[in-house]
Amino acid sequence: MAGIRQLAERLDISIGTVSRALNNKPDVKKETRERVLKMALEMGYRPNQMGRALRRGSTNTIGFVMEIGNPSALGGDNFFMGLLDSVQEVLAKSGFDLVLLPCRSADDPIEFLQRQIARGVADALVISATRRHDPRIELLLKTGTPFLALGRSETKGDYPWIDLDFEGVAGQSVRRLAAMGHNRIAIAMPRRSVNLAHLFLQGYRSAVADLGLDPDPDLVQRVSSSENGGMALANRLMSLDIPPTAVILAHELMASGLYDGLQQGGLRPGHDMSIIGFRQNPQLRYLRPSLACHALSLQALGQAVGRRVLALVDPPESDPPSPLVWEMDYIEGDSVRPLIPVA
Amino acid sequence: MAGIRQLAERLDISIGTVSRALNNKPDVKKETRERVLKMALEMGYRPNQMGRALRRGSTNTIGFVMEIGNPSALGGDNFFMGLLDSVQEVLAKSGFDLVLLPCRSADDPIEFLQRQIARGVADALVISATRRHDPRIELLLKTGTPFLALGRSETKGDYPWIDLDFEGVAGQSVRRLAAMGHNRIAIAMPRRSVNLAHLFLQGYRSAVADLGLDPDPDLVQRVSSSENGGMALANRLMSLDIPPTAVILAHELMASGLYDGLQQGGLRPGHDMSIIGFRQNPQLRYLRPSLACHALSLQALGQAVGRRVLALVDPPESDPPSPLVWEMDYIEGDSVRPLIPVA
DNA sequence: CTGTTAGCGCGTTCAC
DNA sequence: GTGAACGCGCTAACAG
Repeated sequence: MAGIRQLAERLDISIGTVSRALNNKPDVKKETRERVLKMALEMGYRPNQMGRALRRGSTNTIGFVMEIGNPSALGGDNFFMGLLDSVQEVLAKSGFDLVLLPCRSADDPIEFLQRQIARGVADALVISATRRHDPRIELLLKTGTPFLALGRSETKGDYPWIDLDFEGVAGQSVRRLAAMGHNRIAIAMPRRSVNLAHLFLQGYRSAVADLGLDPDPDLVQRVSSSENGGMALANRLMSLDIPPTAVILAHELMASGLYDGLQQGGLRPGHDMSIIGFRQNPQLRYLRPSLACHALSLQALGQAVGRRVLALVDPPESDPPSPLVWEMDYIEGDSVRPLIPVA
Repeated sequence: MAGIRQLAERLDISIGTVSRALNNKPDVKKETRERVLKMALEMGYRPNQMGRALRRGSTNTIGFVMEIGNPSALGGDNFFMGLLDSVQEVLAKSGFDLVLLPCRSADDPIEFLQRQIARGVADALVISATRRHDPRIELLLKTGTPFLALGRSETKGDYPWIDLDFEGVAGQSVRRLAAMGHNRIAIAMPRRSVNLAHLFLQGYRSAVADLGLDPDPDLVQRVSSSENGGMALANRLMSLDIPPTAVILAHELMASGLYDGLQQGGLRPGHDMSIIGFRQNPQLRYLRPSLACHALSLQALGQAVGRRVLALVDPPESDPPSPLVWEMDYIEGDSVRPLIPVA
């Protein structure tokens, strides 16, 4: 684990030349470069990234801010794990490293971000779980930190984002269920400050209004994105004067709790209540009846995230960081049935 | 987002004095210190960690190396998420930050570690998923990088580790099932290079031998730690000439796949085959019949991890980094039944 | 082509 | 009690 100085001393040339040789600068004799590279390998030279970063002002690292300790993470949501794999793959190809910056839900996200920015640990950040109004975005814009938002926000400004098509999924789900005769369609999502909940609700409301379905506000339920939340949802829906005949979930992890809750209340998922989940999740593969949901290639999405965040720091190679709504494909499942069976 | 220089200029004192005031050095007039601290707050001063790290040789950061892209992570294992929450809590109290260093299973772990060490991103590392023979440990020992291994290894050397009691869990599970009349007890775990599999098997073999149970090698199955692995396991066990009447899992995520696989084969989990899972996992809370398993406080374990890794970099406050085997408590479940029902 | 020099931002030592 | 100067490891600008 030698430094550039030892390398130079050992080769008896100046450290400047060594630096240029290692960094593929043009003005170095081929023979010298080879000598340096050979010796570097031999001595196990690793450039000290602190010194390099201090000098160059960049770290070749992307930071991914991740909330931990929230119900869906603890419940085993594999969304980020699947995503990060291909994000990292893309970054690695450009010589960038990925670090995850775990932010406890108990911590102040602003204080946390400020620390990370100051730390200079990353050239650009990816933030997720955007809020409808998100102070983090204001901070990042103000400090000029390059970032990509994984999720939209109503916070104004010129910044790139990628988000799933929550509105589309909610709207299409309503239409699909309505076409099968459902009139009282419920919807379940997390608390309103999370922007995805807002978008999901918009898509739902808009479709419900268009189709003239029952707009009963009791059909809109706020529960946590977890198995527990699904259980709570089951109980709330069953306790309504007129329970809905279908429900759309903003997070698929609610499904297993919902199934069990319904069954404990004597209702059969799919038969007595149609259910459409959000994302197709391998973890729910064996759920019966199979959950209707929406497919999404985490790999493709991860690559898009990687490319866009690279565009923020690398020469923006004609890849304009424009907003991107990620479409999802409906996957049929036995959890959805027509309201009146057509024999 | 000002640096120390701007602070000094604004206060019209030297950089050195500002630095001393901020770092609580003795040789500074109380009044001056207060002025500095006040201004620092006002200007939103954040020390540049690159410069600081370069100068001090330490970063006040702990790196947690995490494998991503493996089946259990993608399957939604929440083990690390739950753990990290309290690790970070402990670190934060000592002013340390936590960064996660995701290592793709496709990447070379050694090359990856070398990069991270050189990067100087962390004062100490936590590595997990230790192998029976683990070259990473050799590298870390050789380079003198402080680290904590989350998991034992047979790789020799003087280093601290914390590990779950795989041997104990496997052995106790065998004894428990044997006491209920089971004689052919199967065991399922990941590939042998992962050390936990080795330990698990040792505990199993030792108990099987002690009790004079059927030592049929077909009862030892290697499958991935995922729902899929559980499904594969079900098929393999059912295809044996004499299927076992009980099975012990090295990873609880196998359980749901196993349940479904058995049911598809006409067997009832619990009735026709007793099942003991590994860790109590909230994600499996609603599994029926309820899974017998072993409880573990992720919070307590996380705190232990945090304290021990801090002891590597902070003044070791009488907390000797001795090896630690983390005990787990058996939780009864309906997935375990006596072989011959006693009416 | 190569050596020399000047910082990047900070903490620290040594004068004053 | 404070300021000035030095150096952590590295890259970039300039001189030779």
